[in-house]
Amino acid sequence: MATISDVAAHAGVSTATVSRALNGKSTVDPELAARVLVAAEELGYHPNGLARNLRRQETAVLALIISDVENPFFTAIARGVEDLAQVSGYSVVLCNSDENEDKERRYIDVALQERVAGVVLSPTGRSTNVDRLRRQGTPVVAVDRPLTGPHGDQVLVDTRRAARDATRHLVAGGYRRIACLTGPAGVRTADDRLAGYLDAVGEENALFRRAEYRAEGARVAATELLELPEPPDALLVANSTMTIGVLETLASRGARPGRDVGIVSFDDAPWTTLIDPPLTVVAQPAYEVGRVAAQLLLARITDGTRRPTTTTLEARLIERQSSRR
Amino acid sequence: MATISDVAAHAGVSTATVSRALNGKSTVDPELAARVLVAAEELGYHPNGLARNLRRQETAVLALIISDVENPFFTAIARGVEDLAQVSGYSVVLCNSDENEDKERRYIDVALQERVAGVVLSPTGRSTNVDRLRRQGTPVVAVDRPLTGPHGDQVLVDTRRAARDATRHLVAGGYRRIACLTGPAGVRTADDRLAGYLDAVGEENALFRRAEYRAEGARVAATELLELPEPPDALLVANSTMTIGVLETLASRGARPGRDVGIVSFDDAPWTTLIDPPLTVVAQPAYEVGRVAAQLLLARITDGTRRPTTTTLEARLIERQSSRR
DNA sequence: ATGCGGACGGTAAACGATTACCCGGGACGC
DNA sequence: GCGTCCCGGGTAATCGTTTACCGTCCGCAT
Repeated sequence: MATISDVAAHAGVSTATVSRALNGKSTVDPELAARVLVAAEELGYHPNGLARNLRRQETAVLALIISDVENPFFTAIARGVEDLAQVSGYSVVLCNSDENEDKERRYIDVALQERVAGVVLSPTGRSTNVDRLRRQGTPVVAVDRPLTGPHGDQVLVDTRRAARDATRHLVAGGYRRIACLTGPAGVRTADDRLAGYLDAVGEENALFRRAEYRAEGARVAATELLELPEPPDALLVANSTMTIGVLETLASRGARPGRDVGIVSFDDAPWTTLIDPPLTVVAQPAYEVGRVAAQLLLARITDGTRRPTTTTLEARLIERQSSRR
Repeated sequence: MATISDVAAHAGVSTATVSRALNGKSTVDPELAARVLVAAEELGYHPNGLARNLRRQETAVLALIISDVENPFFTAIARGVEDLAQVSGYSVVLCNSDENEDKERRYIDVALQERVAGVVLSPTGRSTNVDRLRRQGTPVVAVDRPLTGPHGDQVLVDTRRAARDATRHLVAGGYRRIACLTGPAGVRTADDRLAGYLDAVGEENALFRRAEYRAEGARVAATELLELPEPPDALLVANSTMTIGVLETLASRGARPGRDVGIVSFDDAPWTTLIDPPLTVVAQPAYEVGRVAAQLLLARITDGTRRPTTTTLEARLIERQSSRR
């Protein structure tokens, strides 16, 4: 593995000159620079990023820690972060915490140890601890879910309001007994969506179940609800992965979405228009969340003194047929 | 940002002892070790991974470069790689090359510069160049698509055979004019699936279109096919993202999958059972591909002299209703 | 009492880059 | 002709670890 001194020796100059020639920092005699370039080329020299970053005390890498790689919502965020980071010369490495606090902690450690320039994070849990990052001065932006504790930049979606509007939409559609299927307690988006639902139906009419943000959990919860003596005639489902479980359950019981059980689901997954009837959804601006988060992060990297901001983006209800009889 | 010498000073020992105590390499007086531990704790010390890796000449990080984060096939691979890597103490960072050779090259550079321990890669293009990695001795495992050029470990799926079987299944189902919708020329999986299709129908009956592995491209291509004077009565579609475009096109023209146009799609995406009729698919063992790739990579990291292997996994045709009239 | 071996822990040399500092020489002004 | 300035480029310090090497001390055997 060729090092800078190999190149220096090969070109007959000092390592300092090689570094200068390759980074174009200070002016170097064109003839020398050319020699360096061919020497580097010939040896297949690639600067050692570890050594470089150690010396420079900085890296051009952002870490993006998301809670589920298989959820289109998060991959859309990833794309947003990445697109914006690219143009500023940053690379993004994606870490999948899988809604698991252990994995999340491990990845925060990796980010810390590798001294990444900044972290975008969708906190999985109640107790996500970014103090270690903060203390080291690594900028952090939370997406989708807020961080507990003081401040820091955040990019959220007004999901409570979206849930309320979606529920009211079901009410307006003539559904009388609306239930809510949401994520685990303590996960902010799950709680907010439930709260929005409660805003709309009132505590006294509340009928809801919690489950993991997964198809499997949703299947169980949906079955439970539908086997109640007075089963719901409509469902507000808190994410598209869960909706898959719900729709499967409905199908297996011969219940038709819309006609028999009204459905509104969070997240406008690509397949939602393909099913029959097409799904009414709450579309979240995931890509935009990613872009804004990256913007904030880069801004904070260059100016650590900015005061923390919270950006809240609006979700949009897309009415299709699953919320109509 | 506390360093090892801060800890050493604080604990009243040398840096060597701190290092030894923290890594548990050599035996250290328990009393000293305890002092070190509390000192580290008090100062919030996190070892600088850059410096450590620079010195150790190794990192416990694998890079996974995939061609599309939004494609469930690749995210399933990611999960497989990650699950296996975790248990061996490796972290995985995911890079999204987005079917774009420039981005891919950039991420290969990052992997090279950061001196990751190994790379799992689904080559986007004809001209993906991993020589630079090879030359530096970084192990590489190709997944899904082979690398051109000599050897290296590979984990592939027997996708040609799967395409042939799927096409024959359509023939057996009574479809007479079967078309194939595949990816860009030069992308091996696209070419293989086309070849498998041709194996089954024969060159003389060939009817196919190529498009990007995206919904949009598939829409255009599907429209083209359906507007032919003698339109196909069945379609073999080379990936699930394209299938979304195809199904949308069908719906907009009022054609029913199965009855009017038989469909078999590659990739068993979670939503394929939800649509009406449920989709007949070629299920690829994506998670398994990821696991095997990680295994191979780790094996090669510990023993660089193993001879390169190619593992070919079988895909499985899941017959549902979209391939029946 | 002396010698020897082993265990522990400190000193300092790496790892591979960047960069502060310094030195030599040419240009220019007086 | 001499002093000054500037510019290009080399020397060596530095980033924060790990680890080879060595010295010290203690215990035990002769």
